[in-house]
Amino acid sequence: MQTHFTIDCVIYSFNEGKLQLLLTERSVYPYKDWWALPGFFTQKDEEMEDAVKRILYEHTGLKDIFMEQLGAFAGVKRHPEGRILTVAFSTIVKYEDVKSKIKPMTSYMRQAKWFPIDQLPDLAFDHARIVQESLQKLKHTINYSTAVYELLPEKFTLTQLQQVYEAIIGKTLDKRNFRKKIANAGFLKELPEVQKGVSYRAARLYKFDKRKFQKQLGMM
Amino acid sequence: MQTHFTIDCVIYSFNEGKLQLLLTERSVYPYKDWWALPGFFTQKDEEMEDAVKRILYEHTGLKDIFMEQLGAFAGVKRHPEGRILTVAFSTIVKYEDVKSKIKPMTSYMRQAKWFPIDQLPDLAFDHARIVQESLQKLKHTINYSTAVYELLPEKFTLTQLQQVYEAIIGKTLDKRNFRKKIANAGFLKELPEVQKGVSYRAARLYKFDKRKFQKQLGMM
DNA sequence: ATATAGTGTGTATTTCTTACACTATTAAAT
DNA sequence: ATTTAATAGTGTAAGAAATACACACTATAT
Repeated sequence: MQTHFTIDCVIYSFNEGKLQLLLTERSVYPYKDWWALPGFFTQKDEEMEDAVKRILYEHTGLKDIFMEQLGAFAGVKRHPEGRILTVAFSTIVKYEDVKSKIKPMTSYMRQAKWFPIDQLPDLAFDHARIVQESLQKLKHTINYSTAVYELLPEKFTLTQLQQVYEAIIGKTLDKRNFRKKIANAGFLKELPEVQKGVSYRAARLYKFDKRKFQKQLGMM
Repeated sequence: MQTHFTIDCVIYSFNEGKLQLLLTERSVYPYKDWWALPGFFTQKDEEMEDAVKRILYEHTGLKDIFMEQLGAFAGVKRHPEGRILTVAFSTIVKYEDVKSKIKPMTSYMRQAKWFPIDQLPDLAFDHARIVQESLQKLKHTINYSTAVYELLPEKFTLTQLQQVYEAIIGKTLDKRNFRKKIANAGFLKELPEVQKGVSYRAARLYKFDKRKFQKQLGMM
């Protein structure tokens, strides 16, 4: 009637034109030396939401990030200690925000590292399945959430935005149609500035207008 | 690090033109005499999927029904015994299939009863929230799942099908547009038979062609 | 000056969505 | 036999949204 209870985090980011996933290298039994999703046991009488915050913080140094629940994954045979139930959560973080904060080591993991989503190593436990389900969900919700904007810096170009979409859905999109759709949605704010330091025509910068987005969501 | 682990079931059906939810009346502390989702503790080292099957069977007499996971709901304060984590599952059953099988009583519940979704009593624990999330998900997935067809008898009329849609999304639909869309989708099989025993023009009967549905899903 | 690499834009076509009203069929009542 | 009540069944036009598609512009490096 009782079970071990862990949290696993699916943490996405975007860098070098690719969707990236944060993994940790385990330094303890079981699955010692395997890569796994950042995750750990909850503490006695700890609220699930608090556990998620704590574990996220311990792995990324990030606070106050909303994590969405993906679901529960349980298995009697997953772990020698008996049944373990893990609740997986996912979030998306800006690459620049975390890259300096990732802790290189804790007592149970040797290192944390970003992997492009299409070059993942074999994963411990049933984590490959968790990642797969999470990705599927991300593809579905991409258009109704602020997810993509979490992946970009505050000011971004339309090409960058398009790259994020393409990285997530795994298809290329027509530039003109993409821009038309974005313009139509109407929750980007065009900035007076342009890109700097590029050796070609500098692109206009935009930022995401959360208020307009919320308003439009209400209409649907 | 350990927690109590329960399963709760959101079981829908369709009767008298309304979406119905199966609830049980608790006969034990806590929330004695309250209505609650059918649910119970998992057993030691029982796989989650097995627990779901068992609990569904104990409450409805149904076997071999696929239940979809809604998510985990945890709370330290939910129960005097400390933290309880419940994983909610939902399913949809044909009303005729279960109405005779519902067990009237177990050691911890006095009775089970169907309630129209818009006339639910106050619910125990955080079950109102679970139902709310479940409903929201059902509305979203209605078009991409076989859910509605689970609510209907094998042979059904287009009007019945439309009523199910309307009951779930909570809006009325235009008859012609609805039929156009259904025809377009193309996974209904028109039967040579018509309705019987009605005192007005008998409607054509259809049945759901699972194979065609699967094929089309693959394309998206 | 020119090569490079990415930015930025318009239009025609098709597909999907929505709004809307009458005739056909059947059983029951008269 | 006729009427009534109840539901089944059907098409079209207008507007909105999605798609397919090609070329000129500009900042920089050499």
